[in-house]
Amino acid sequence: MADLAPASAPTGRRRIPDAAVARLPVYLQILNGLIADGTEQLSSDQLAALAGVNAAKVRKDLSYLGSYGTRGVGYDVAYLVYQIKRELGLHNEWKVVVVGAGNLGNALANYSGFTLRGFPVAGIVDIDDSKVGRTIAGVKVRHVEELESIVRTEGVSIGVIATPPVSAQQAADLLVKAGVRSILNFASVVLTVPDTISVRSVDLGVELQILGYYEQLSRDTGKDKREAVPACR
Amino acid sequence: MADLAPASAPTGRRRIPDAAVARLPVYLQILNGLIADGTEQLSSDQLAALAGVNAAKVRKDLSYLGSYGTRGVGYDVAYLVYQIKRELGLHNEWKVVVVGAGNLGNALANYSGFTLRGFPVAGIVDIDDSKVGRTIAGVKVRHVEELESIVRTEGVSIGVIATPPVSAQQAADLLVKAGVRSILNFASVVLTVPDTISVRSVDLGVELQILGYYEQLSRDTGKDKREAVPACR
DNA sequence: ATCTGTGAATCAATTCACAGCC
DNA sequence: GGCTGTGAATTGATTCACAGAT
Repeated sequence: MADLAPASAPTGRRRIPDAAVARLPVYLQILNGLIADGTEQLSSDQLAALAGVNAAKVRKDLSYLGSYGTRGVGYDVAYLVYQIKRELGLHNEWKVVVVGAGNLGNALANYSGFTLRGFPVAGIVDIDDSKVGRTIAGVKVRHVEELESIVRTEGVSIGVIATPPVSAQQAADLLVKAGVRSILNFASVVLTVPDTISVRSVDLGVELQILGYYEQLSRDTGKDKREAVPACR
Repeated sequence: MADLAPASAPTGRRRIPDAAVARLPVYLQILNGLIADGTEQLSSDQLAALAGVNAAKVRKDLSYLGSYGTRGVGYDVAYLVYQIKRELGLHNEWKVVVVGAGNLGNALANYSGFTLRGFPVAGIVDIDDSKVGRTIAGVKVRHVEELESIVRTEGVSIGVIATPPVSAQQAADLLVKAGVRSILNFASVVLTVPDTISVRSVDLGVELQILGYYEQLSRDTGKDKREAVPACR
């Protein structure tokens, strides 16, 4: 449990707090939009307003990347984008494979945000023969038996589970056997995987329940919600 | 900004820490599964193992609901389910309306986890006439102009945004005008809404980026990932 | 004068550890 | 003996506030 490589890890990589890591992609998204608009400089105040957080947090978060701002001026947008991408590892491409070609699998494969952000969909698999052979977003649906070969030949590192809950653990087992290193799980189930695999679960129903709680809270207390709901990390 | 109703809010409602609120639906999900299996009692250790967290956290979280366990024995599953549902406000039904009948809107409307968890889809709207009139998961797609009338007549309290990013702010404005109280946003955009509305944003691409970061981290440091990735709140 | 970068202070969440009950 | 409930201790995240750079 204790950190066995305290001061300087092998590559000298700083350890960025989890909460900050979760915000960096949001800043990145905003900065990419600004580049499209032609904005070249911005201050922590401006970025904070766009991201809906406070300026001190922005400065602290960005300081984990190094000191890339200019005092009295602000940050260079393009350079900041470069640094955030570097830190998040977005200068490599991480290929993903989607397991489950149902409604959700369909939506995910079509979702341009994956490819656009450097996570190309290298394959889609399903266990249902009637779905195999179709093309979704330019990718052929293949049988789940081919999962391992897809992962190996394409060098896929992330598996996305878009199956019904009952099949999710099976899908996870297959992904692990196939050799992926991380799993993004959209089934409403807690998965059991080896310690060497990282899992991140997003449960769309849970998000609604959380929202419902704060809705009820504000009704019961008669209070407004400003700043009340954690806007999801 | 300071909390103006410190000790006892109007209804005597305790304020549960955000982090705990986010975990309650996960416990609930697991407990519902146990009921189906016929399990009637369980300890904090067991629930902790199933949820992938530690037992002290489970006990602390559940203690916010009141003292409903039995020392030396554990918790009664059915009663715990009842208490969590009460706390989360799941004894009322919260109707939702989905804006955007594209791939994602389709998947969300079909996603049984919404209805199953007490969030029935009262309507789906789209701005594209070619999609209006279709039926998705038993609900007719209607034109976005009818949004307000749907919200009023059905008593919808939550709007789900499943549009492309460019249309998301417009969708949010329409939802606010129509009178929803909360918004669940799946477009990769930061929304601007009045303080009286709560928003929770889920960006599917961002989830991958975060996963990618920890993947890179573990490669660079050569360390394993046990406990390394925050499993999404 | 403006805006960053960061220690110090504050606030929140987690974990420990044990008294109290079954 | 086993398990909950909870203060106390700890760890982590956020915010403050200001020195330092341009």
